Amino acid sequence: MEPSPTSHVVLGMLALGPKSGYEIKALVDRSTRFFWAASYGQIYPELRRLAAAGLIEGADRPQGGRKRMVYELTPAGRSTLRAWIEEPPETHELRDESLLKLFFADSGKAGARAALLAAKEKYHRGVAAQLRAIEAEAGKDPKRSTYLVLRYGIDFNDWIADWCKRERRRSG
Amino acid sequence: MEPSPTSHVVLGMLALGPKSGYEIKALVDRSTRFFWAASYGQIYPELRRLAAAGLIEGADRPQGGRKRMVYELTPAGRSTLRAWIEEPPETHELRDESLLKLFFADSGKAGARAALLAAKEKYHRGVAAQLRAIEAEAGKDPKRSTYLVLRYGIDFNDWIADWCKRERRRSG
DNA sequence: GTACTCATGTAATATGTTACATGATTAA
DNA sequence: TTAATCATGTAACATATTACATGAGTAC
Repeated sequence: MEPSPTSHVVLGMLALGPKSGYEIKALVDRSTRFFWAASYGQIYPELRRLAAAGLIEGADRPQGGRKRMVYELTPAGRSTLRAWIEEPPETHELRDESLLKLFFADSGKAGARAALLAAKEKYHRGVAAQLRAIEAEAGKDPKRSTYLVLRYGIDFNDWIADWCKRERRRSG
Repeated sequence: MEPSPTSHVVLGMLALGPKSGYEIKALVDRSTRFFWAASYGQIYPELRRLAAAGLIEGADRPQGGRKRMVYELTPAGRSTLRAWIEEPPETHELRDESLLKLFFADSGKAGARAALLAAKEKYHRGVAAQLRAIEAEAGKDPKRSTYLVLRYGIDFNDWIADWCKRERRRSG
């Protein structure tokens, strides 16, 4: 079983502590979602595959009469995660549809470029605000890599919004 | 036929002038690839679909004895492209595996974070250099949106590399 | 009693990558 | 003559989204 990026998201989340599929999804949605999303349709089948491969182990942990499966890393899972983190040749894949539109903006009507820059600026301001809210709620923890990436998200989105503003002024 | 982002890549490239599938792929590889890639396995079937939908038209333009199909936009294709560019609700999807690794770096060994920051810095310096080479070759054309996005790519990759350097110094 | 959250899962569909197959032209 | 480039395409596989289905617990 070749682990995919999604495998590593699940493994990584479980390295932060035992979790149910539902909890993993909730955590993804307020953290890695901004640069790597995962849906239920990926998470639940992935949990089964990882369990079958011996990288995680599940146990019934019902809450009241509500059934619930909580998974945790096995030693094999932990070393698979570590190996992935330490692997040098990684794929830096990037996708941003707003840049695609901007790239082709000259094929749109007169104000298209300015409108796209304005929309992108607004969007990234919004994401930065969301991330700041998460930061305020979760607290600053400069030692943690998770916080480092949160900080990256804030700085990154601020920078993009500022860039859009600057270019909008410059070129209209 | 619902157009996908890939449809729009093809449509957008043809808006810059008639092209063969091979030429579209070559152009994508030195432009949108940095934020939106497309493979032959997408481009050729997509050309057929777009032609069937009446958004583009193909014509035989062999070079010597080498067969070759050149496509161009129909009026319907042009307006589909315009509509997409002007649509306000766009998906700002982003994926960056290097951030995923960084996010989980505390689950790796001691120097993992610094190593990941260094690798990311190096990677983005490299992309910035590649983009500057494209800029030098293609020339600066501040009026074109394609150039604006190239400029964005350079600034963006420089910024990320600088951010990594700064954080590497700060936190080790 | 109704809406929301917790919780798990699947099926259909869409999308994308990789490897392979083929063959002509061009430059060294 | 050999390698690179131009050129088109498909099949197998991998990945991901969306919608649907189910049902218990909790807060109003």
